[in-house]
Amino acid sequence: MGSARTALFNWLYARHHGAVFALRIEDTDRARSRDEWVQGIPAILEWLGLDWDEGPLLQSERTDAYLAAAALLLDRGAAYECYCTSEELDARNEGARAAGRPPGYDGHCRDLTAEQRAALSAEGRPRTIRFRTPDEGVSRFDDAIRGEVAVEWSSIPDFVIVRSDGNPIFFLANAVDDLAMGITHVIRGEDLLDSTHRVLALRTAIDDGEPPVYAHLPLILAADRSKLSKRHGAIALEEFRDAGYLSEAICNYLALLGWAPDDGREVMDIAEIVAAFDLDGVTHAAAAFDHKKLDWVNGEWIRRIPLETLEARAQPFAEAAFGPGFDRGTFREALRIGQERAITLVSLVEQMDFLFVDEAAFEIEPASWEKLAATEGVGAILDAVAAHLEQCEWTPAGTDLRPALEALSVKPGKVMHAVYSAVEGRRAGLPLFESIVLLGRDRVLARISAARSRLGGATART
RNA sequence: GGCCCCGUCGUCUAGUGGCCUAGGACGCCGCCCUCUCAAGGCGGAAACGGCAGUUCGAAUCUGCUCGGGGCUGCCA
Repeated sequence: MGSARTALFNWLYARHHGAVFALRIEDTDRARSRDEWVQGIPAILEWLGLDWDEGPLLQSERTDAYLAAAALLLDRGAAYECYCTSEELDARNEGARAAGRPPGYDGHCRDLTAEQRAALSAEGRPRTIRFRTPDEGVSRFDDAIRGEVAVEWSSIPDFVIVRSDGNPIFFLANAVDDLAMGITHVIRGEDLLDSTHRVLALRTAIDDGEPPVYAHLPLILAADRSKLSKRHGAIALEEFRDAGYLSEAICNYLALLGWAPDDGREVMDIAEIVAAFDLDGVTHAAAAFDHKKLDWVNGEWIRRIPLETLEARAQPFAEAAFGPGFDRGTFREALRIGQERAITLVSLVEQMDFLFVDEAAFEIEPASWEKLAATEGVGAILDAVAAHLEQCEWTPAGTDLRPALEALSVKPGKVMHAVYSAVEGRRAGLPLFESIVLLGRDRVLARISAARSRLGGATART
């Protein structure tokens, strides 16, 4: 979710300014990267409707370029070879902590002579390449969202840019590719704010040109304001897609997390967002993910799209729920009467299951049945409903059951839930009169009759 | 611990010294509408973290403090 929001803001910025949106996948840690994740990124961006103009460029395929840059830095004395083992590093950090000093690389291998390096290498020690950060002075850059961010170099120890297995670290890959791709704007999460000083220093050491503009977005937090993580259930975009959220709604909601248009609009299509978007409207504080508001936005979008579009979007869900052979005409009509009330495509499709179920498999939800059975005079009510439906005109006006119930001197609103349960299987669902028309006379009467006989004969009417 | 970022209703936000007895949206509560549930309409409760200072005047500026978050990795 967080990555999607970052991608969205980059895309919005690029589209608003007529710039190029480049997709680059930073999979330099080949031990941790998995193909399915890498492939999932373009797929979900496509689903969201975020198209890219360049790439995808896979950093895992550009190792040579990064190592060449590392060699250059070594040559220039901006980086050095480090032969410390992880165990030694851990031990020294532990010691520093115990002594009340901040942990971090202590510069142990900073000034080794060629002979010393050769000796350490001959011992079979691992070799990493570290960037030599300045001993003093201040690193500063102007963040497009936060303004100037400055930090003393003395608080940033020398850091690894090439692992002992010969693979580059993302700081290096980042600096090299930003240069190679001519990146002008880097819009990313605030969790990367501190690393910007390191990437910038690397970049400058490689090529002293104009750096890109950086903009660090506020983070997205879980509802309880803790870090958004797998523990919080559905946070992957794919899960929201599969739960029946529209990409329009996701983009709309995500755009509103950490950004707001000048005029306070809430429901906006992507073109409106592109037109209104800019970095000066981005907020500074971390934002909590509000599932309820997403639900509202999604409902707004379900109501806003044309019926044909809704049909196309809901169809895969219907196929999953009802099998491939369901009646398209009935489906379309059910969508029409359900569109006004839907939250997600999944809940919308679930609501109409009584229309597509095998008659033999139709059953009434237990809690709804209990309420039906407990309704005073329910036998007479069902009988009157059946009698009405046997002879009425088969249109929503004709299947309007209110006159039949009023004739029994009962308030329709008080007892209609029983008819809902008998016909739809639950006491709350799609509007009844239109649903009855869709179901057909035989099936409706059969269901009412089944409910009637299940009640027993005690209240039977002659 | 050190460094950095941030701090307006429960949540997302508007607000850049007087237009603020702080506006909108979601959620919540109530009423209306109503064939159920929703949707819709109307109304309500609900916030400037705290303390100093600057100023005629501070949500807006400054300092301190408290709180939240991030980084501090041979992850990104």
